Amino acid sequence: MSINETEAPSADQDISLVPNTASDSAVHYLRSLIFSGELGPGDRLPSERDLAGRLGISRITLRLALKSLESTGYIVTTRGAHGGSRVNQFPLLLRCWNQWMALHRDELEDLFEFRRTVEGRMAELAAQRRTADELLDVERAVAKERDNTTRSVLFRADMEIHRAIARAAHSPRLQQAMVDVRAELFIPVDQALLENRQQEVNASHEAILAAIRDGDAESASRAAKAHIEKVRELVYRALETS
Amino acid sequence: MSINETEAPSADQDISLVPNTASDSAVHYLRSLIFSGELGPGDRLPSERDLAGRLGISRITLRLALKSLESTGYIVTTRGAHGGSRVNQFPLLLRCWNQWMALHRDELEDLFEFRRTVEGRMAELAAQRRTADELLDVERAVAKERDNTTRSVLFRADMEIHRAIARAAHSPRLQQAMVDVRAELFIPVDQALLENRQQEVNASHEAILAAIRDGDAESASRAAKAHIEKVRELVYRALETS
DNA sequence: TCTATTTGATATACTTTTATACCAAAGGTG
DNA sequence: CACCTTTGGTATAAAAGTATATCAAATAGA
Repeated sequence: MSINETEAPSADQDISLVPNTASDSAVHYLRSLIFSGELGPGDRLPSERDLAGRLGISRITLRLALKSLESTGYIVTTRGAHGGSRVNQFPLLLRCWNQWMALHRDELEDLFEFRRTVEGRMAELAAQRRTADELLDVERAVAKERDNTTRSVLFRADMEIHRAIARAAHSPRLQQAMVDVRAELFIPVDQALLENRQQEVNASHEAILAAIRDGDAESASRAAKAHIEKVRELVYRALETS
Repeated sequence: MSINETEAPSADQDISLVPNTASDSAVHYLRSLIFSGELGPGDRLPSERDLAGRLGISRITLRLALKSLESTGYIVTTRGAHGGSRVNQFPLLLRCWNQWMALHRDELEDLFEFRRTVEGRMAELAAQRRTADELLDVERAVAKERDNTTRSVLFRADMEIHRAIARAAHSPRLQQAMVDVRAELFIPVDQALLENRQQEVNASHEAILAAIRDGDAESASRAAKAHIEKVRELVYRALETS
């Protein structure tokens, strides 16, 4: 035989090959919408029939996912003409977050490493590539955060800021990477868990915004990384005291 | 009702919710092993029973995956005592690559953007964190590339270099991101498609190695990004002339 | 040739997903 | 109130995917 004999799959370890069932994927996707802020507390999901159609799965499969999300505490679902599934309010969402963190505490450092890399780079790209419209979106989101103090609004504003930056970066893959990692890190924690530090967080955002406005890629990157670093400290402090 | 009425799932667009069957996941995983160089041309895969066990799927499911890979041209499988599935040689692999690229040409720019970000950062981290052993792995891989000229060896050496760097970076998530993106970009193209540029590519690798050896994070990052940029140019040139 | 190994093929049972239809509840409107 | 629309809840049957086990066929080597 002319081909060489090298055995390749290095070790004898097992490989986890994401056992994604369709309903598990739906759970993961919907949770990412919630944890990333795309869906805020109180938001109403589309009707089961509608959502199933959009996700390309059957209504029954979607119901399995919704049931799982409901029993975990992410959403509550009611019947009737104006019923449907809605994202739970903060107390319950925070419980979900704590539960999630308990399972991922050992990955925290690496998660932050990844965020620092991805979001730093996106801020850099946003500074270079943002259009006038995209800059306006970032400004609007930061203004929203600056002017408001209710947790719910801050939750949403924080996410809008980072999503606006992601859009301005014009890099689908980095954006997706951010969404994925944020689905596991539940970023709004900075406001939700530590409200008294809100001003500090807002200052970080203002710095990033300023750099993006000026087209200063270098300092946008630096500001974004500093922001992640601050969030990281806050998260660890929150975990220590709980 | 006390909760607000905001509808959230923004547009009326459909969402693709990765329809991952287990066998599709296996195809994706095995292809990533091949395209990332973990499995080189001629390498023998573990037996079906063994591999199925490692992947945590049944043999039938794995066979569906292998059948798909075989008919696409990635592997060839033979029966008998020393049979099994083996990764195809270059001509066929290159055909697979071309086919793949045809489907992803519009994502190329973004893929390179992502690689620049991830691999630049990993080189930076590797320079800061590498142990003596890990540095040795990088050196060995670069030496292998320097001393050899057969395509098969170069293919493997290129991948070993980048995998060694990834390990030295101590960031599982960045490493995974690299593996994922490389599964779609088939990096060894720089040697396989443009053998006459090999020296140039090797010089890039030497530069990265030197920076990592010196613990110079800043220039490691710069060298890695320059390397990606070079590969990017080569890939585009290869695509134009084909 | 005999033996060990590995893929090829098949049968059976179980799980997940889909499809279709209909029922029940809530809320608004005349 | 009666009625209608919207929406979740349920039932039933079918299809697809997966797991497990067993046997046949091919190949290499002693």
